[in-house]
Amino acid sequence: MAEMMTDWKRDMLCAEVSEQHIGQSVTMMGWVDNRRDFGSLIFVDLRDRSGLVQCVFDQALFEGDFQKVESIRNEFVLAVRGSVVLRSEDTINPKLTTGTLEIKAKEVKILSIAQTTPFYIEDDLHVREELRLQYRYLDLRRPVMQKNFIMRSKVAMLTRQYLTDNGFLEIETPMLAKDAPEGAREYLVPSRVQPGSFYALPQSPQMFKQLLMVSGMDRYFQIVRCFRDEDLRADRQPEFTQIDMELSFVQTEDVMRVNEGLIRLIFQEAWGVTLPERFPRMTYREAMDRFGSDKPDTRFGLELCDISDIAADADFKVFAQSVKNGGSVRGINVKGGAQHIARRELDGLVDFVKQFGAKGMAWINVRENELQSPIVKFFTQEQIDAILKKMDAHVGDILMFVSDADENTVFDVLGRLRLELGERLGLIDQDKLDVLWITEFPLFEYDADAKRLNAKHHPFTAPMDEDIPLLDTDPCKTRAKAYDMVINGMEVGGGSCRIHSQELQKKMFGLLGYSTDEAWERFGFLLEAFKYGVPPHGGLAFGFDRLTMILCHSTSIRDVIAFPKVQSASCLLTGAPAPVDEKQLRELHMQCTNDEQ
RNA sequence: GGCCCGGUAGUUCAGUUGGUUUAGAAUGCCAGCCUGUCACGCUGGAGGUCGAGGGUUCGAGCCCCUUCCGGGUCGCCA
Repeated sequence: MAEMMTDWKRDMLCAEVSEQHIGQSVTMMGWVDNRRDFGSLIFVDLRDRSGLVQCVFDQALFEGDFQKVESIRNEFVLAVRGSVVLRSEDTINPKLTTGTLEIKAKEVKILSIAQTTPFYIEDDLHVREELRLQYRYLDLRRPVMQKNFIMRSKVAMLTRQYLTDNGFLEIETPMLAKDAPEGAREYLVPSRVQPGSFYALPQSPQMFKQLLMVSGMDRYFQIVRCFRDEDLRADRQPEFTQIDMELSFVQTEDVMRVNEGLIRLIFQEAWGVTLPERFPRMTYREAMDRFGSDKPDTRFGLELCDISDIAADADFKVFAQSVKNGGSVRGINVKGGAQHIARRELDGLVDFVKQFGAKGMAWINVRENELQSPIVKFFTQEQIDAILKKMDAHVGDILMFVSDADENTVFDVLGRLRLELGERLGLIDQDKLDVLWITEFPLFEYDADAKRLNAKHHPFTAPMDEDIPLLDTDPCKTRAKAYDMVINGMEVGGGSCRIHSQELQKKMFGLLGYSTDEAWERFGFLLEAFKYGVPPHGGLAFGFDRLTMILCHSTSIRDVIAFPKVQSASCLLTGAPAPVDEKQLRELHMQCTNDEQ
């Protein structure tokens, strides 16, 4: 039977007790982390989010029915009243921050009893994640999870503080929004009062924040939930949180500067790490050339090398054709790779690259007096020498090559191969923190299936001033005023300066293949707003969950979201999504589709 | 939608070419004893639709098929 707290008040959190409290009578409340029963002497470790403190129940000193103490089990919720005492030298527990002290209990209230939990509440947990998520409230009792959410809260607090100090207003935007069929699939919400019409849950508050700039709010931010109805990944959930912001009368530089300040503050306060005043920059082009990725992990080498010029003239048709058809041949020199990569593994890597669209992978094993390779016979000695020289190859190295008529395939494949090799060979220094900007993204990307241009970022992204003429001549070459922040190979944020000229926006829609009517249909309210005086503006959004993952050293986004969804986009704790009854459907003018299978 | 991995006491796992009584171990749980433990200890006990369904077989935790659930990943995610 649960007891009432009555007039008892908690004096402090468990791990807040310190030597200054010695001799005081205190009331502590929390969960039983563990108990050790010696008959007439019982130890109870009391836990809350601050940590543990040991309570001693000595039958000789306890003022009450000792049977109650004997009935205490793990995860009971207790209120313990007693005095803080110093432990004797030989009973100090160095593992606890409160290990020099203990509470000599005189009274106890069992505020709540608890069944045996399905798993232990401990950090070093080896239990199916399914079970953890089904009993998420127990999982969240684990100290490591509590630390994650303390971190998450801290980052949110720092963000609010910093952005507020820098002139930003926190403004909420609608969750029930108009659909914007660009980009990710959206969650739809049926309208009851307008049969057949739907709201969409926003993938981002993009258009609203631009409208706020038109409104003269000058600087806006929001820590905001966003929704995407796409398949889940280790770092992707259907609902996730962004630190979203937009600024008026700014250029790329200004947006970067503000956010360098924010990230600096966060890492300073969260980790005690001082990041540089300005973060390194790398253009998209350089990132692709060197790392084959627009979110390069620069903590290790294995950079890409372009040998198209040499391969173009070689007898090796695969390479020569790729170059002739507008693609390229590039390679990675795995320094000392022969020591770590057996022939069998090379074959495995060939399979690895094929799953990302490569037709194959060529390699050269540089041996003492020979080159072991299936392809060297197609090259002249001069060509081989040129390749070895360009790739700085020495004995013990393994060179790996990928070619394709589509240069993006070469980059993508080698970029992924590089990461795979970096991981397999243990080249990634886990203590390193590489924060950088990727800039000058292409404005468009070509959609080969639909045979049209897509906006790489979104259709309101401004082209770089000097590239505007390219819109008429060679739009694919146009670079955008877009920028991403990358930390240790993870894209944590991205943004752009927006188009504020109606003429330019019209041209943009034209290139994207929207007729004026279509553009008006989709984005009319924004275009209308832009007629009434729009400041030059730009912004950025951070993936709040991903940033928190990095700060918590977590590899799963689920470890930084309190109630995450599993791969099937369902919640194992609540059972969402679930069928609803017919009455609800009727009110929403929706048919029940039992026949569908 | 594709590929890969997993599902056996509450939990984590073992379970040999398909064949040994009642499917084991550790831990947790329950009971008893214990005044200095902090992975407390000692003694005893309970605890299993082997994810589900079907098939092969004299015999299935193990082999085959289907299916459900979870994880990773490709596609997808402007």
